[in-house]
Amino acid sequence: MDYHFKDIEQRWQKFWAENKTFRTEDASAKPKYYVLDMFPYPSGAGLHVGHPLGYIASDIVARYKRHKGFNVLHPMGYDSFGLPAEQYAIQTGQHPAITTEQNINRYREQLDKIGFSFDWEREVRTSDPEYYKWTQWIFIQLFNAWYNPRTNKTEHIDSLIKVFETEGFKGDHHDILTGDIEHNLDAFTSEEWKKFDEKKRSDVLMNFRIAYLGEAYVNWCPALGTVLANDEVKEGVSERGGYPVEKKLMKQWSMRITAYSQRLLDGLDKIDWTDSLKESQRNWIGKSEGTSLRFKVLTPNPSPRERGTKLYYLTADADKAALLLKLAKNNRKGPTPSEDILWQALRNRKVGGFKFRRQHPIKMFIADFVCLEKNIVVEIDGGYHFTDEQKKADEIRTSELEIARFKVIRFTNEEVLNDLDSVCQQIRQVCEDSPSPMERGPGGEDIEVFTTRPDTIFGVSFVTLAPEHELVSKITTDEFRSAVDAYVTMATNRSERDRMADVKNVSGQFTGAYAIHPFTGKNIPVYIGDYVLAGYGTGAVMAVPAHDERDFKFATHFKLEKPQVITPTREHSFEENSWDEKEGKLVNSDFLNGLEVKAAIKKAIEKIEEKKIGNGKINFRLRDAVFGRQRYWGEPIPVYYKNGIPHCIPENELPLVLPEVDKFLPTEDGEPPLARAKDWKYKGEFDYEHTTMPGWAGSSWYFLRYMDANNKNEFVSKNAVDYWGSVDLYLGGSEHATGHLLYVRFWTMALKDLGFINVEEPAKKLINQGMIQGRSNFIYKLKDENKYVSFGLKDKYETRRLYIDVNLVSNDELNLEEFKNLKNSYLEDNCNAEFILEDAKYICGYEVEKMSKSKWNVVSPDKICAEYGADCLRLYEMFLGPLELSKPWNTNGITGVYGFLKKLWRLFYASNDQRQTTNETTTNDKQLTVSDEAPTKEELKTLHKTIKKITEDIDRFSFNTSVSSFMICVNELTELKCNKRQILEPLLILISPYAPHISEELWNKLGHNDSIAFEKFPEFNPEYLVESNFSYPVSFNGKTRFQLELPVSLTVQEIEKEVMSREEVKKYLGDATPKKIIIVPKRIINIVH
RNA sequence: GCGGAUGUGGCGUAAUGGCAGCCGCGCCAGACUUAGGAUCUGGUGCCGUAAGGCGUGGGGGUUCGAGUCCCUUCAUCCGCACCA
Repeated sequence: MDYHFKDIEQRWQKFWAENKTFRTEDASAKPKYYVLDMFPYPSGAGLHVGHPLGYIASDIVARYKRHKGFNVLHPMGYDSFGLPAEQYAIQTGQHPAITTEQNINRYREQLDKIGFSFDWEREVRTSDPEYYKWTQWIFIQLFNAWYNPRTNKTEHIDSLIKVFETEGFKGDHHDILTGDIEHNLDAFTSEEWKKFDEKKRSDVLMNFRIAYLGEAYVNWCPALGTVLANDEVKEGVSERGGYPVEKKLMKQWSMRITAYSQRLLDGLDKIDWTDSLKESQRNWIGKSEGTSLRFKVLTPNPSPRERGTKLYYLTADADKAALLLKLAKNNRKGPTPSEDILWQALRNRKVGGFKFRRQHPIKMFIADFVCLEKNIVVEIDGGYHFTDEQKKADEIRTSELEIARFKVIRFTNEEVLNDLDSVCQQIRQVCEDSPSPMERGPGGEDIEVFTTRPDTIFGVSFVTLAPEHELVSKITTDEFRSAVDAYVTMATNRSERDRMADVKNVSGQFTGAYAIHPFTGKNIPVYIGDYVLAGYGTGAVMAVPAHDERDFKFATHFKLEKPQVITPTREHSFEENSWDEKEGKLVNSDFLNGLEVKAAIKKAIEKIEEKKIGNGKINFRLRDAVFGRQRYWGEPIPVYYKNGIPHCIPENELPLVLPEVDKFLPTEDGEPPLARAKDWKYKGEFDYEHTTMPGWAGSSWYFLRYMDANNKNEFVSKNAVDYWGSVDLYLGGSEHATGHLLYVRFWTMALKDLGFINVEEPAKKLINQGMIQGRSNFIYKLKDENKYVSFGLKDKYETRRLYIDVNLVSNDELNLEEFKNLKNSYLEDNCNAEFILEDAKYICGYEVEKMSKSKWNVVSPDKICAEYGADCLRLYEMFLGPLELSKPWNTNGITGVYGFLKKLWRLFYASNDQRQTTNETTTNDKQLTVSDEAPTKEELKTLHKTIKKITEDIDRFSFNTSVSSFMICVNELTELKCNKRQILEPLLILISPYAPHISEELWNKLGHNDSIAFEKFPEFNPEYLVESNFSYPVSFNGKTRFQLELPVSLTVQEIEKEVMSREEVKKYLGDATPKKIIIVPKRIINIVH
């Protein structure tokens, strides 16, 4: 009887479904084991062979654990909200719910064919109102929660209100309560809080809620018409679709994941995830320790000479300078008497030490006298200045000059002529009076920077702000306003991708403002530059060009100073590079001189804190997660607005069902699609929130729902979560490292703090399965002929390379019949094609690429199941190599696995001439040739060797080596002509996690009427592996020369004696005497000479 | 630039510091015969007729002994990236 996998597999799949074999008990005395796959997004393309890789591995573990006596939770469901279904809906008008349903059905069909032991009664779909009801419920809990840094826990917002009622809020950005909220919030007392109206209270609390509405720069993707979270943007374009993304300031629902930064980081040490994944998360969270430091800004700005601008006296508008100068020179030749008198006084320093110029061009004017040092203009008004017209012109002139930071003092001819001393005295007074309104001096603005290198503080030569920094518009001087505006516009409007592509080019703009160095008191220029990111730290840096590469480039570009403050420990040229290393001694640094970098950092922080200009501070790269999407196909956010204040809808009114819309597009005024829903208002009156939740909302808690999937009253019952706890083994792709896997940890922590569950981390162990890449095949068409040449001969001809559907190719050999019979082919006239063959075969070329429809390299698991069966697919996917390794899909080796299954089958159905006939009476199949005889020692050894190996393999998730071991085992048993029930039964249990259908079938044929799925896993007995002899490899200086069989009972001394007596040893040793003899019992003998 | 992973026959891969290449594909030779994408047997790292030598990306080290541990370097893939 032959192995007919088709019947067998259908029969058992039906059996499992009908008998609910894999239904999971809610409560059980058995220990629990929770093995979870990252659930799929049901795309229209269906499953390809890459998808099941992880599912097969997890299914093996699930089945194995059942054999080991565990109550196993192994569920499956669908992440069924998402962009592709909606994009498809926009194109075709089909409701995403319909296409999603169709896709799910197709997935289910495909999954069923592979024989997974999922408990389908626990299936979840994130787009099902029964499911998203609870996603919305969680949102409400997070809206009503804040992170209390004092208790380091998520708490109900009431506890914050209580704090406000009793303590008020101190308003400092560093107030522990804020958890570093992004915008400064003004202080208020408890009395003030009590007097706040509802709107004000709501606004204040918004700064603390875990789910909050806030204004922030977000990743806006115009093509998709929605914002995206940071992890949904890859290399400056959207992950889905690859569309450009730009920064945009928007009011958005967000999740305060940043409050959990430290906990998310610490938790990584307690979970068994791969290093690369943990590293990715650490990277993404991006903790850096340093200090904040405030620089005061000079207000409004210093004189040109103070700035060090060389041509500071050229104050005229550039385009008018030449003309004005000519006029001015002319004017100087013919001064009025009063002008001349005053000029003589000024040039002879009758006004103190202040230097004046006469007839000096400023902007578009010529001032009578000007003191550039003090930005003071002195004008003498002649008689004609008294007309109304002239008065008005003077006012404009004055205000223009004031805008250019000049103070204008006017005297009349008479005053100058009659009382020169008094005029001089007045001028002198104005010059001396400081600060005059037009003079610079320390002002109110502070630029707060974050630095990890406070030791380099004396190397600061400028400060750079992000173009989006809120101070930019406040401190920019008029002189630079238009340039700064232009730069800010350029920087904010350009797409992320352009910005990233442009990293090498330095760009920036001087603001005209200066900051005061907190230690030296020097004035240092303030620039803006897009190398400073608005989203990181404070959006401002103190630039230390000598010791920071980016600052170095910037300083080089703008010809700024690069004061060196650290002596490099190696040869280093400050002409070419900065010295960024945290090594060396401090120089030119006042109180830090002579210290090593590490000590200097400590000392600098001490000084900074002492001067109260900053604090030691920890900064995280992690940003709050944008939670609203301007899209249709997602969970509605359960919020409505009353008087502009957001309110959550009452929990008992959930779910807030996704309304119907006429089109899945934004409205004409740019509102999200939900704004199209007719009469969709809370209580018919209040607008609902129109954005929907992102894809990660539903997936951030689904592992909890599986524990209690059909609970109508709670998102998960306390009992269920107490029993199942966290996931014991979580399998999925590494692409979720910084998205899903961070969010699910965040929600789990929040839900735990709020008392709903008792687990801190969702998954104890996590494995990333590798990607299965496509393996494209190519054929080579001759130029201008309907003729194809085989791969090996193609270089002799002029050819064009074409993709060929890999389903027509086997072991790189093209099936010519199928090729010719191909209908609707993209190849012209393929039925009449001719071929140039090698060895009577047409061999195709190949290349490893991503699996994709357009490359004709997609292999669906259905095809493999139809051709070789599900068991073969399962075994083969495991056989390909280590689970976590990426590899191209290649069916070249599948026949070997298929051969193994047939060989296994033949152990039970050997033809009579090869085996003795069965003496069985209890089988379900008379043709079975299985015997009840006691097994031989050899047979037992083979079996137990395999038990040992398989157990070890599954425990370390090394499934590929298991398959080899099965092959070895079956080969050996075939060799031994073994047909003993006592060997074959345990073998079936061993194999059943990997190849469940054939195992069930043969198990049944052996006379068992129950499923094999819960049979006890065979116990390894080391006694069967004990050997009396061991064949020692004898090596000389580490080189193996011959084998020597010795009883294992010998002691080391006896072995040595035995070895040295051998002829072979003399042969290899020659005249040399052994210096040392290494003997490791049951391992090796090594003679050193 | 930073971080992670991986480099072993023609290919996928295997090897608690102890005989490198298990198992499978492919290939070679043979058997069987319903001539085939079936099954079975034997062989197959490289050089060499052989004895023997050489071999785990390269170089160095630790060790009686290294694919495995350490240092260094190169290559490929993946992730992050002007993160102050």
